[in-house]
Amino acid sequence: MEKPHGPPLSRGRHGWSAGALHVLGETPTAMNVFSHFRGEIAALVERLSAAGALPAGLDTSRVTVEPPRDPAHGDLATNAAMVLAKAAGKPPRAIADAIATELRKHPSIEAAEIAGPGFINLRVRADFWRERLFDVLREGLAYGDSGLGKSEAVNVEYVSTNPTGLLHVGHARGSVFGDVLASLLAKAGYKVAREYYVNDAGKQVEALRDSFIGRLKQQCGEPIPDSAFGTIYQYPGEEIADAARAALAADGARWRALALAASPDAVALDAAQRFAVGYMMDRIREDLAALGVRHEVFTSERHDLVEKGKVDAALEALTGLGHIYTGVLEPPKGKTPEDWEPRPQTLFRATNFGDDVDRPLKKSDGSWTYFASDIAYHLDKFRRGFRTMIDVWGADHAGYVKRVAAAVKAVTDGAGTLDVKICQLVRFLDRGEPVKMSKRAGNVITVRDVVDRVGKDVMRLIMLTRKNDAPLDFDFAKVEEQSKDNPVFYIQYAHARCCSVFRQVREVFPNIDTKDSRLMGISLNLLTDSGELGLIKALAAWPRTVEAAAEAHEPHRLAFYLYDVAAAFHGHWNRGKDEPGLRFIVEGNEPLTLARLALVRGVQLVIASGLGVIGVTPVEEMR
RNA sequence: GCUCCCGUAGCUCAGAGGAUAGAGCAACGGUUUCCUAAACCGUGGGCCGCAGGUUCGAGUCCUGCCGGGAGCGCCA
Repeated sequence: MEKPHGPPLSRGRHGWSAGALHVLGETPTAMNVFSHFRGEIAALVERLSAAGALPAGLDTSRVTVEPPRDPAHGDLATNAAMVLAKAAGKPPRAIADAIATELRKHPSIEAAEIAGPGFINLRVRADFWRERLFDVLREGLAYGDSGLGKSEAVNVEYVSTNPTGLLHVGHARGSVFGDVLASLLAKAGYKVAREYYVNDAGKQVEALRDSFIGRLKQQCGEPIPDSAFGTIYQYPGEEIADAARAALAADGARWRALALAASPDAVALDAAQRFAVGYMMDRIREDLAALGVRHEVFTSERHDLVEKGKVDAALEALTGLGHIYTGVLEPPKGKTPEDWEPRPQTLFRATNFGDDVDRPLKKSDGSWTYFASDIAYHLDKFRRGFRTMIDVWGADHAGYVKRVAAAVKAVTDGAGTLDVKICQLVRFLDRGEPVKMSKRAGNVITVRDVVDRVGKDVMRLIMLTRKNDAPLDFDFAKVEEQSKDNPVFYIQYAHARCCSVFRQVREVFPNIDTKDSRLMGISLNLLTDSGELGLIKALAAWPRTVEAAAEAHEPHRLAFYLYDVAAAFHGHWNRGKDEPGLRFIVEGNEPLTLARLALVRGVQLVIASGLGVIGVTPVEEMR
C-alpha cells in the first residue's frame, strides 16, 4: 500500500540512540508506540551490556512494553527488568534501577518509576503524544497500516456455502468475519487472497439438479404438487423455482425439451446442473455484495479439482508419503449406529498428525469422500503459494477441524499451516424473543432479508461485537435503536459528531482553513487538557490494535477498539457541556480552535480508518 | 463414550503470561430537559466453575474434574 514515508518527527532531532534505531530496523510506517519503546529499551540494554553494567548477550526477546493496567501508573509499562533478572544474575529491582536511570535521559520520557516486583512505569512527554496526532493527519485513512505481514501470502477462505440454496442468516457471521479478517490482514501488510470454495461436485448438487428439473417440469405443465419439493425432490426452496423460471425465460425451447424428455441424457443432465449451480452462485454473490462481502477467487471443487485430476494427485502424494492404508475403523464409542458394519476402507493416517481416529477417504461406492477433495483443495492452495491458510467455518463444522489440520500438515510435509476460525451461532431475536428462522416450508430467512431490513453496516458491525468463538445475540429491536446502548449507533455518532464540528466551525470562523495540510502546520502545544491528551493516546493505540488483531486473527478487536475511541470522544465532548472552555470551537481563539480541530480530525480519521477495515460506512450525519 | 468451544459482577461480555481483574446494561444516589445531537455524574457489587501443575509472576499456558453448547464411519 502506498503511503508517505519519512521518519517520525521525533527521530533524529535529539540524537538519543539514533544509531540503535537503525540497527533494529524499525519500519518507517505509522508508529506503534509500544514496539517503538520496546526497541528503545532493547537498544538501551545493549548499551548497558557494552558498558559493563549488565552481562553481554542478554536475550531481550521476552521484553514487552504494554499499557499499564491502571492508567495512573503511567503511559507504558515494561517487564524488562523481570525477564532479564535470571540471565543477568541480578535482582529485578537492581536491573530496573539501571534501566530506569537511563530511560530518564530519553528525550521523550518524562518519568520512569519502578513498581511492584520490578515493573518500570514510564510517562511519556506530552510533545511526543502531540506528534502522534501529526502521524494520524499525515497518514490519513492509511494510519495504522503496518509492515507486520512483510507481504507474506495468506489465503483466507470464507462463506463457501453449498450452491444448493440461498445464503441464509446463519452464514452472515462467517461471511463478515472472513471478509473483515482479510481486510485486516491486508492492512497489517499481508498479501491476502479472498477465496470461496464451491462444493459443486457431490450428491447435493445432483439433488439440486433434480429439484431444478422438477421445477422445470412443474412450470412446463406437468402435474407436480409443491409438496413434492422437500420430499420426492430434495430441495423445497422457492429460489429453485426462480432458477427454472430464469432458465425458461432465457431459452424456453431448450429447457422445455429437457423437462419433458422421458430420460434426459448425461449431457442434458450436466447442462441442467451447471445452470442450477450457476444460478445459485449468482444469487449468492448478489447477496454477498449486498452485505459488502467480496471474494477474488472462486475455486470449484468439480472444475478446478476433480476434473483436473487434483484429488487423485493429492491422494497419490499422500500415499507416496506413506500416510494412507486400508483398514477397519472401530465403531464410534457410546452410540453405535444401527447399520454399523465393520468394513475395510481407504484411510488417512490422521492419528499421526494429531487427530483422534484415522479418516476414510473413499465411500463404499468407490468415489472420494468430501474429506478427500478437501485435502486436495488445501494442497492446491499450498501449491499456489499459500503457506498460511485460514478457513472460516460455522460451528457445525467444528468437529472437522482436527482432521483437516492434520491433512494439511501431512500433505504439505509440515510446511503449510491451517488456522480454522469457528464462528459460533447467532441467535436472532426481537425484543428478546427468538425469531423464527423459517418463513414457510423450505424458505429460510436469508442474509438478504436481514440486510434489507437493518442495512449492511449494522449487520457487519454487530457480527464483530463478540469474539468469533462465543455465541452472539442479534436483537433486531436493539440494533436499530438510536441510543448509546447500540454500539453501531455509538461509533457512527462519534464520527458524525466530528463531521459536525467541521461544519459548525464555519459559523464562528467563516474563513478558517481546516484542510489537513493547514492543520499539520500548526502548533499543538495548546492541547494540554488530560481529556485531549487521553484522546491522542487512544488514537495512538490504533497501529498496535491492528497488529495485535491481525496476529491473533481476531477482527472483533477492531470493533471493541473503535467503541473505546468513541467512548473517549463522547466523554470529552460531554465535559464540554459543563465546561464551555473545553469545547472544540472556542470563539475568539482561532489558534486553540485549530489545535482542537486537529484532534477532532484525528478522531474522525481513525474511526473512518477502522470502519473502513470493518466495511462500515462512516456516516457524516445521524438521521 | 469421544472430540471441540464456552464458563469472569445480578445480566451481556472485554481482557496481548504481568501490578489492586475491566466495560456496558441492570440496581442504587444525584444532576439535567440544556442545544455542542439522542442525556450526564457518582456508588455498590468478584474464592475469574473446582483442584493440581509450569512460571519470578496465571483469568490467560498444561493436566484432571464439574457445568453448558456443538459435533461424532461412507452426507456436505
